[in-house]
Amino acid sequence: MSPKQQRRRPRSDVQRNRAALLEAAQRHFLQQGVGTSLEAVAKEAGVGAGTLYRHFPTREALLAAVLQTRSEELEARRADIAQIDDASEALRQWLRAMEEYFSAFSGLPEPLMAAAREQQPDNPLTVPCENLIATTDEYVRAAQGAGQVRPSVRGYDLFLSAVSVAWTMGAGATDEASLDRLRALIESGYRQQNDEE
Amino acid sequence: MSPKQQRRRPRSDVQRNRAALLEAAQRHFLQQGVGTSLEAVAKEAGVGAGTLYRHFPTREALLAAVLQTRSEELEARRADIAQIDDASEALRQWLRAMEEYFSAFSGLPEPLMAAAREQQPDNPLTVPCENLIATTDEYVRAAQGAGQVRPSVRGYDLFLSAVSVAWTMGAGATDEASLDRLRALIESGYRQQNDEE
DNA sequence: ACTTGACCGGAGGCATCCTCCGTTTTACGC
DNA sequence: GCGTAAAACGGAGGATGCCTCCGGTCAAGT
Repeated sequence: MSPKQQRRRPRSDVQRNRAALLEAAQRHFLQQGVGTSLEAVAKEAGVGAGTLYRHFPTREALLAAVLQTRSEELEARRADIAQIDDASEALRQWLRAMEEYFSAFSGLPEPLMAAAREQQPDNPLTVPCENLIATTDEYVRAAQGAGQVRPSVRGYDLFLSAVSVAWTMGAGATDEASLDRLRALIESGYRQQNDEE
Repeated sequence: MSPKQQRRRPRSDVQRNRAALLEAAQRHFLQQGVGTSLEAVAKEAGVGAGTLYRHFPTREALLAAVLQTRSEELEARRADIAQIDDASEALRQWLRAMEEYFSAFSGLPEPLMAAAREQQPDNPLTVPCENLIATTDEYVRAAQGAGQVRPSVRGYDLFLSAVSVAWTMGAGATDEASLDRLRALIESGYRQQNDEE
């Protein structure tokens, strides 16, 4: 049984091409949104279409890889937020951080929602989504424990609302004042009122 | 100057083709969403691609024409809602009616938001959107007059929230319970609390 | 250096969009 | 009815993008 599998060292051009593809893809996603032409990405990276699809079989796979960098930034912000004493304020900031993350590229909310829905692990965006929902739920529970958030609220609900707001930003290019009012609407929706129990 | 313009009677095939296109388009929008293939629509209507594009120069134009029928249903519901005494309940039902209207076809929220943003009248969806926003604002003002909705809320804000919820329904296929919680979140966000002034 | 297998590139098949123009259809005057 | 011209039709075709496939290339190990 012991396969002994003397693996060859990975070739250097593989890593080089992968890095070039990721950089080009990020540029295009930023400028053109997630629907950008993958052939244009390949051309800008200086590789053929086949190479792109070998590295990233689907658009979602490429997107997930590009988002990996940003996920780390989000994780850093999460660490900062964990220092905050006020559970309600921590939740608030976490929601804003997620919103910004979701707004990184125009059209990003679509595939994220699709990934959150279909639980199948063949979608490379599913796992990140699950993690975000779980993290949100932690913040929600903490704030509920402090009596600052209604008991009926789920982490998933606020994840949904954050994706919705991000979609509104990207699709609508709504002015900042409207967004603030929309956020205020949601926030006063989930917060526990003083006279409630 | 008087051109006298003795206009010829419009040809009969024009109206026939237009009707066939609208029916085929509605079927396809219902089944495939607003992104459906326009060539398939033309084929199903039994006309060439050129005829489709002559009648409806853009996808939005076709969409607006198909939505016209549904707009009339919405108008009928608006008339019903106008009978309701409780301003808050009227607003509530109006928001639900808009949500259902926005959920008619999968992917409909996107072009609606685009139309609401760009004020240019070359987009055939702009006028319907403006009307919906204005109507929503009337309901909001009425409910504010009765002290049931916070003064800071604008009709546009609740229009946005309705589009967002519709997008969530369409894109996410979220379960009904989550949607109810999301709606409750928004509703408790815009409602005037008893202890507020 | 040379072997070998992993890797590369881009041509090509397919789908869709949208336009252009030769052909057909229709309304109207006789 | 019938001729005529304006209006409308239709589908070929150029452009773009997706994704696959396979002959050629390149680097890791000997």
